[in-house]
Amino acid sequence: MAKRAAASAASEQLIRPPLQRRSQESLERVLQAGAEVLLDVGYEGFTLQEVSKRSGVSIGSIYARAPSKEALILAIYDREMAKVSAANERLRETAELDDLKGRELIIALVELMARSTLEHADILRVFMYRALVDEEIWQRGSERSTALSRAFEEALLDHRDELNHPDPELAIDVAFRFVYNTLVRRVTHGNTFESQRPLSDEDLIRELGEAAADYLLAPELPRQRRKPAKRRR
Amino acid sequence: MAKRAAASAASEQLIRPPLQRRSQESLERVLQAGAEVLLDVGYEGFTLQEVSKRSGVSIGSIYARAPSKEALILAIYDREMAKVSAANERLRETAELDDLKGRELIIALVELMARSTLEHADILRVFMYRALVDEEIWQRGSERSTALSRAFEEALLDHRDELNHPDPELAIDVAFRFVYNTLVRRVTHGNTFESQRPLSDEDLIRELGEAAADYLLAPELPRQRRKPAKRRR
Amino acid sequence: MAKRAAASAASEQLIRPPLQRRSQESLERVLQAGAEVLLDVGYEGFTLQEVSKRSGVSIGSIYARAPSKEALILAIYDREMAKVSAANERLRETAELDDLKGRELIIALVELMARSTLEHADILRVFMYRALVDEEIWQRGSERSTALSRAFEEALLDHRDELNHPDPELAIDVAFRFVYNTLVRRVTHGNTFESQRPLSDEDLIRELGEAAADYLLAPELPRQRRKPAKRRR
Amino acid sequence: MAKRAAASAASEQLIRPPLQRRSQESLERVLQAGAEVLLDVGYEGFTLQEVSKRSGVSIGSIYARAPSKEALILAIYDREMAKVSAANERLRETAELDDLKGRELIIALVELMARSTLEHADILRVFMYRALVDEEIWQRGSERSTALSRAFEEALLDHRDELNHPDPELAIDVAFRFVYNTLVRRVTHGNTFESQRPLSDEDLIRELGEAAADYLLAPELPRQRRKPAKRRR
DNA sequence: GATGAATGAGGCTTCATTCAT
DNA sequence: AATGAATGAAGCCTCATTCAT
Repeated sequence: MAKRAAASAASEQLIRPPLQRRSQESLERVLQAGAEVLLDVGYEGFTLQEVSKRSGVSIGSIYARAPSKEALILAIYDREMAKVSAANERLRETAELDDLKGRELIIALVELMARSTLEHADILRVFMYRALVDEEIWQRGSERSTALSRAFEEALLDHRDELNHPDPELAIDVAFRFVYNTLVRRVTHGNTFESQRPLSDEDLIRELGEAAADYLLAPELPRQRRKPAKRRR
Repeated sequence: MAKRAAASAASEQLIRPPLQRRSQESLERVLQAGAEVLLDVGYEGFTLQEVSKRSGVSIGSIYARAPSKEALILAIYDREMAKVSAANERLRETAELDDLKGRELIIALVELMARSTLEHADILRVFMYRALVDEEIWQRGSERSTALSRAFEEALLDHRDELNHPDPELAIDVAFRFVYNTLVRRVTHGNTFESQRPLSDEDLIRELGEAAADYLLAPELPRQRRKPAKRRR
Repeated sequence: MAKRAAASAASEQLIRPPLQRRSQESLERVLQAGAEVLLDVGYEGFTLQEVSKRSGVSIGSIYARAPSKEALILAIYDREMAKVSAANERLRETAELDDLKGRELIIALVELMARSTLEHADILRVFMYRALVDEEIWQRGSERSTALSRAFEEALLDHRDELNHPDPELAIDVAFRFVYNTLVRRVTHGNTFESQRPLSDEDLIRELGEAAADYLLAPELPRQRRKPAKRRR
Repeated sequence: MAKRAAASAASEQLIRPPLQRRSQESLERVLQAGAEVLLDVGYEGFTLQEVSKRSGVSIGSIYARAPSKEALILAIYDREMAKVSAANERLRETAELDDLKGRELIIALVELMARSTLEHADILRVFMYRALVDEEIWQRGSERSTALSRAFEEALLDHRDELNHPDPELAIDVAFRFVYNTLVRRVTHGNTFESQRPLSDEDLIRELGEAAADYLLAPELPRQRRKPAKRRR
């Protein structure tokens, strides 16, 4: 909710808000067509000519709303991510996490992360690519991921006593990272980039959950297995 | 080895081999300067004009060797990755993996992967970005990763009986993926993209090793925890 | 007076006269805002979008009054110059020139010219720039200057017998020109363009008056100093 | 000479120097065509398309030499002004000013200024227009004018004792200004802008000389005519 | 009558590739 | 073989003017 409001506020700085309905609609067409162009030909093929052609809105009109190509892309980003956020919101609401404990909770959390990520893989892929080069999108993407990591951490810290790791916060962070990174790499690189072994979404999600659970819930080992992490850097 | 030969063969199709020593040297200068350009300004700023200026070799001469910008970048890729491979080779040779078993082996393998990846983060980052859009580089990168995954798998399959997972090949694959993906995301996205919690390389490497070990070595659970994965997709 | 009527007549061809009071007022706002835009960002930055934004009057409404940007600028010109003319009128009325003779009169005339010019430097600067490229404004500016030159000449021809120059009309014309040109260059180029020596308005005005007087009143030289000008070109 | 060297040095920062003769020649054609475009259609009509068409050099090639349209115009400026400077140099060398004194010297100086200015009116007009808006050209123009004012002052300060003005430096400065300003306005505005009375170059030059002489050499007036200027602002 | 959305020609600039020397 | 000059398509952006509401 706070997220959507923030995105919307940012959006309003990017886009001069249209005053007439006609303009409202053409802005909508531009953002929609822009998203389609990104999906079809990727960021490299995203030109204003193409957006203009597909949306049926002249370049001048696009510029009447967005001050630059950059801003237009950000507006598309905000719009698409708002959709993703809304979908995730619904997902989260339907998830029954409250009663779960330990292993089941972890597995459910991983499943939730996976669903909400993989479901929107197509559009995420485009912006994940763009983020590597565009400071603004990097920032927005980072905020989204960070928010997710905080949610993950909070859900698990309620069950802190079940975690045997000597530094539970560290372990939760690492678990989040390896789950999250595996999921987003799947978004950007698909099934078979780093391994030729086919691996279905279902298998991956389940095993990731198991791995996170195994790691977080592993019984303390007798010998100095896990010396408390000495912080560095 | 097979890989390097392949790359080299491909390279020879990319680059018309220089006949004179002088040519040899100027080709070297071009590839070196090209790599520096990629490191300094990234792929977006990589222009032949810039490479020509930095290398002191004329554009015409560059085209006498490489039929296109694309081919030049591939040649730079091959050259840089050959350096990386050589370094990794040395790394692997100095690693004493033979005597290790179970947990210790897994941890050592993860450490080895991490060292060989993070050490060359700068140049890897450039090509990992480019791979998302360049079919050839994607292919080469995928082959390298796949080779790594096979090496990982083979090393662990020797210890198959220590793995309690009902589908050890699957588990090894998943473990490889989450370790590998976490490492390469660190290369491309650094420390703090998906979590604000600082995490040193050392902590990450150690905990990733532990996580992989916990997952792969986890005792079989009594009930139907892990039904053999039904393949899909 | 004839001039103002002419300008006004021209103006009425430029601008479709508003019928309702509301229109009257919004036209006023447009002309005012237009003048401010010219002062703030100069002719280069003068766009109808900007005028519309500042005046709060829509572009469509602006075009309902002025057939083109060109015409709008002329209308702004006429309005601003009417203000300048009115101010100059008042200035002239308060000046007591009737009793003055010779040197004192010349000095007073120069002072009058200077005051009426430098006082409105900001707006004059804009239109003097524009006149170089816009035929209509050139014409209007020329008419204003010419009227001034005639007034100057008439005032001095009443004292023709004090002028020792063999061709008094010529001398008056030249004196007017060098005074006028120096003043308008000060408007367009300020204090230090052609000389780094600081020179206050007061000093300049006084010295220009002295120079004009010295020139116009200089005693006839014995020898062939001033052969009657042979017209050429 | 110093001037030309300076202009040339500046030019070399504006223009990437061509290495081959072919390129040398096409650069020459570009600068020449650019100057002609400026003369024919003025700064407003100066587009790279037009320069490219007239010079027969592609736009890309123009950009191979000049980093921007702005820089190209400056290079044209430097080239044209170098011509003007060279011409002025020759003019000055042929002028026999050494033996002249008082009135004759002043008249000769004015004549020299006038010749060197009016002779190049066409090209000066273009850049004087542009200077009003282009900081770099303003600067260069100001330096040229200032150098002229210093030369004028120095020539006259050698005859300081003939000047009866209580503040000879001030008087020389004012005289320079009104002469210079009248001449440059003639360049930019021609014969009849501020007065309908036709006035030939010859008449103007002669009378300006007389006026300057009358002003600078005017006998001290008995009464407090010329109180030493109180500086202000 | 008023509003402001829509248009699109035209300007500047970049850069992979070709070609004359 | 080597050099670097030349090309021109294609991209972004502006803004006077027209037109639907």
